[in-house]
Amino acid sequence: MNFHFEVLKTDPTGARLGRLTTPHGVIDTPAFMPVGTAGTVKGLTQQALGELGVQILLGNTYHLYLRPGHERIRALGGLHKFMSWPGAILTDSGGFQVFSLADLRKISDDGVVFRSHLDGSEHLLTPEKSIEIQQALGSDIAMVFDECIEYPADHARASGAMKRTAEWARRCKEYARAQTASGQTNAALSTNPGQSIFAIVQGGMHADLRRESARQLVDLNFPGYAIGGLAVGEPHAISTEMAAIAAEELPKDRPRYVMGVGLPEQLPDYVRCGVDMMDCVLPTRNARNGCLFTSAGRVNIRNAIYASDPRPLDERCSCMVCRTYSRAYLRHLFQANEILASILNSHHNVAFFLDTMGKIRQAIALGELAAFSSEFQARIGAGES
RNA sequence: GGACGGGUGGGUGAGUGGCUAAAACCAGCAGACUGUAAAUCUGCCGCUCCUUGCGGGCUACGGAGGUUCGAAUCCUCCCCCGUCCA
Repeated sequence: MNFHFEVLKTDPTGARLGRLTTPHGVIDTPAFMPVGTAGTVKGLTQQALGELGVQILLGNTYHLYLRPGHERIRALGGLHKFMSWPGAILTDSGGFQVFSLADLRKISDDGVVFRSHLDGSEHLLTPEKSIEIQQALGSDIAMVFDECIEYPADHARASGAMKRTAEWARRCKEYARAQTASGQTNAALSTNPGQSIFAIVQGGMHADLRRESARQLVDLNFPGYAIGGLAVGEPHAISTEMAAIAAEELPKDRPRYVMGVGLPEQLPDYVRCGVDMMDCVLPTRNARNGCLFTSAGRVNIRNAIYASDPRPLDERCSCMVCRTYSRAYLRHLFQANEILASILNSHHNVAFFLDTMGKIRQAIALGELAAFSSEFQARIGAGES
C-alpha cells in the first residue's frame, strides 16, 4: 500500500470525511491519534489499542533517538516491528521539544542543540538528522523538523520561526529526496520505503503569517500538511481561527493535521475547520492523573463523592472499563496508587476520544455535524455526572 | 524494686527558652494538565469570628504544679510506653 488520501465528503461547515491509506493500513478521517511518545501509549498494550480500533498512533523522534536509539530500532527492523504494532505510525520530528524543552536547548538556523533530559548530554538535531532518525524508525508519516514557539509571541518572533520552519521543511524534503536518489538500498536508509513527510504550518497567532506559512509550504508540495504551534496557551477561539485560516490555504486533496489538540469538546471545532487528523496527550496523561473524560463532562475520579458510587464511570460509554467497573472501584484503585488505575483510566479516556471521533465521522456522513457538535458540547460543558 | 530511653497536630517524626499553630514526609481534601522531562504539578490541611486580612479570638506538644517578661523546650511530682538489671 502506498500513501493515498481521499476526501469522501465535505459538508457545508467545511468538515471532511476521508480515508487515508498508508503502508500500515487505512485510517478513517477525521482521526484521533493517541500519543505513544516512547514506543508505547502509556498504560495501554498494543493489543488493547487494536481492540479499541486505533488505526494510527504517534511516536517521537527525540525520545526514541535518545533511548533506545534509532540505530538500534533500525537494526531491529523499525518501530512497527520493534513495538509490535501493525497499524500506522506518525512520528513527530522533535519540533515540539524545541518548545517544551525550552530550558534545555539552543536554536540556530542549522538546527537545535538539546541537552538530554535523561543524562544532560548534548545532541544536535537538524532537519536532516530528524528525517534520518524517522527513516530509521520507519514511520508511515514523518514530520518535518519545525520551530514551535510559545504564546504569546510577537509578529517578529513568529515570523522568524515561521521562516525557519519553512526553510527546515525544504531541507527535510531535499534530504529525503537525495537519499532516495543516492542508489543505496532502501533498507539501509529507511525501514519503511513508503514513508511520507508532512510539512508544518507555523506563524503564531498572526493570521498573515499563518497564510504565508501555508503558502510557502504548499509551494514545496508535500503529501500532507500539519498546523502546529496551537494549543500552547491561547484562547480556544484563537486556536480554531488560526487553524481555519491555515486550512483555507492548504490543498483540498491533502490531509490536514492539527498537532497536539485537544479537549473532547474542542475536537468538533477543529473538524469544522476542515481538519482531518489530530493527536493529543490529554486522554493518557489526564488518565494517569485521575481526570476522566465522559459524555457528561470531566470526572476527577479522586473526588470523595465517588468513594461509594456503584455506577459505571460513564453510563453512555460502552468501553470495557465502563462495562465492567464501578466509580468506587476506579477511585479506590487511584487512591491506592495501583497500576491498574492508570491502565483502566487510560483505556477509558482513549476509548472516549476515539468514540467521539467516530461520532463526528458519522455525523458528517449524515450531514448532522452542526447539530451533533452543539449537543455534544452542551452536554460535556454542563459538567454534570 | 532499680537503671536508662521516650511520650509533639490523623500517622511517622523534627524542634531543646522568644523568629512555633509548630519543619519534613505520609494520609486526607480540592484544582490543574492540549505535537508527553508528567503514575506529574499546585493549593488547603487545630477550632472559630469577621469589615477575608502578611486580620481577631480560642485551644494545642502525656497530666498537674512551678521558674521566667516569655515554656513543646528549664524544674518538681504524677501517669503511661520501651529496653536492660534484679
